Amino acid sequence: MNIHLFCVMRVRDENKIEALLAEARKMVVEEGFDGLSMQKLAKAAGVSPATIYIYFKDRDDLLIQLYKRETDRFFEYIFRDFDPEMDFATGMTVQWKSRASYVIENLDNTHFMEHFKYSHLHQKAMALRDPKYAEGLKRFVRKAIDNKELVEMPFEVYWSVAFAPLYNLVHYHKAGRNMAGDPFVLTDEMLLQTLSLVLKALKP
Amino acid sequence: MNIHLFCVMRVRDENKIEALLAEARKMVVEEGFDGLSMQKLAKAAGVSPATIYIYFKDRDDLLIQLYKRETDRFFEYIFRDFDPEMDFATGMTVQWKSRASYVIENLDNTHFMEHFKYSHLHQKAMALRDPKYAEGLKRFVRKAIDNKELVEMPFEVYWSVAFAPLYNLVHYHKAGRNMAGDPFVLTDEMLLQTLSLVLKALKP
DNA sequence: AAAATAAGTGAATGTTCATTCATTTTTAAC
DNA sequence: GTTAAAAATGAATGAACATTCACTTATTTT
Repeated sequence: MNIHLFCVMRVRDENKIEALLAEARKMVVEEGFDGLSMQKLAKAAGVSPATIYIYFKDRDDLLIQLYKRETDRFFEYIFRDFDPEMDFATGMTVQWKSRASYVIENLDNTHFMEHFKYSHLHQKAMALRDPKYAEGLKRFVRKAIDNKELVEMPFEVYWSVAFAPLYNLVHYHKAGRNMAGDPFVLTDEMLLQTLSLVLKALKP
Repeated sequence: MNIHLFCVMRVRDENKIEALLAEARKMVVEEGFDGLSMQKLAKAAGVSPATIYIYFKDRDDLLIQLYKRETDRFFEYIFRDFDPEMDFATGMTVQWKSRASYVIENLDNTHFMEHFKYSHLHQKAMALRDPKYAEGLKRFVRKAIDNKELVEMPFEVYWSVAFAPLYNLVHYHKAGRNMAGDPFVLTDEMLLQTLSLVLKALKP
C-alpha cells in the first residue's frame, strides 16, 4: 500500500452530480418514477450512461441519494430560524412559515419528496436520515405540553394537525387544481388563515 | 347488418377484470408504478398478456380505470350516511368518521389512491370523476358558513384542515412508522382526538 | 515528461418491456 | 349440431431497459 494512494486522484465533478440529480428530479416530477430511465437521464445531464455508475451504485441508490439530498436541504432551511426552546406560539409560527415559504418556492422539490414517500424505497431512505431535526421538534412539543401551551396529544397527531393541511394546499397549488378539479391558486391570505386555524386547534 | 348482431356474444368476464385490477393495485402498492408490468400482471391474474388488452386500451388506461374504480367505491362509501343538509357538527362528524373507517379498513386501496395523486395520470383521471360528491360537500360547507357554524374560508382550506391530518396519520399507520422512523400504530383514541381538534379549528 | 490513477466514455450485453397477431376456444342463438 | 362472433391465447416483435466493459482522457505526483 502506497502512502500516495489517496493523493493521486482526479477530483469528483460535483457539477455532474448536481446536474444528474436535478435532471432526475425533473424527470420523476414530470413523468413519474417509471419515466426515469438511466439512458434518458444520461442524455439530459450531458454525460455517458456509464458515468452515472461512477457516482451511484445503481438506479435505486440514485433515487435514495436524491431523496436524502432534498430532505437535508429542506430540514436545514426550516430549522434555520427555529429553536426548540421558543415558546409554543412563536416556535409554531416560525416553523410553519419556514415550511410554507420553502415548499412554495420549491414546488418541484416538494412534489418529489411527497411522491417518494409512497415508494417502496422510502423505508430504506429513512434509515439514512439525521435524527437531530425530529428530536428538536419532539423536544419542542414535549416542552409545550409540559408548559400547558399545547393540548396533550401524541407527537404524530400534533404533526398531522399542524402541517398536513399546508402540504395538501401546496399540492393543489402545484397542480393548479383542487380535489374537485376546479382551478386553484394558493394565496398568502389562505396560508395565514390556515396557520391561525391550526393554532386554534392546538392551543388549550 | 343483422338483428342478432348484439345478441350473439360471449359475456365479458367481470371476474377477470376484478382479478386484474386487484393484482395491479397490489403490485403498485408493493413495488411502485415501475413494479407494474403487463406480463407480470397477466401471470399474477392467471390470464394471457393479450387478454388484458381486450379489457383495457393500454397500461395507462388500466391504471386510470383502477383509480376511477377505487375513488368511486370510496366516495360511495363515505357519502352513504352523509347529507349536505345536516348541521355542521353532525355532518362533519359523520363525514370524518366514514372516511376514517374506510381508510383504516382499506389501507392498500387508500395507499394506491394517495400514490396515484402524484402521478402524471392524475390529471387525466380527474376528468372522469363524477362531480356530484364534491358538489354535495361544497354545498354543505357553503351552508355551514352562511349559518355561522363554520368560520368563513375557501373550500380548499376547509378540506385541508378537516381531512389532510387524517390521511397523514393513516399513512404513518400503513407504514408502521412515523415521519421520524419510530414505530407507530394508530388508535381509535388518536382518531377521536384528531377529529375534536379539527372541529375546534373550524368552529367559530 | 513519465508514471500512476481516477474520471469519463461509446458501444455492447442480455433482459424485460408494452403491445400485437394469427389462431384457437368458448358461448349462445338458431 | 351448425354457425357466428366475441373471448382468450401463446408466441412473437421491436423498442427500451439497467448495467457493464474495454478503452481513452485528464490530472497530479514524481
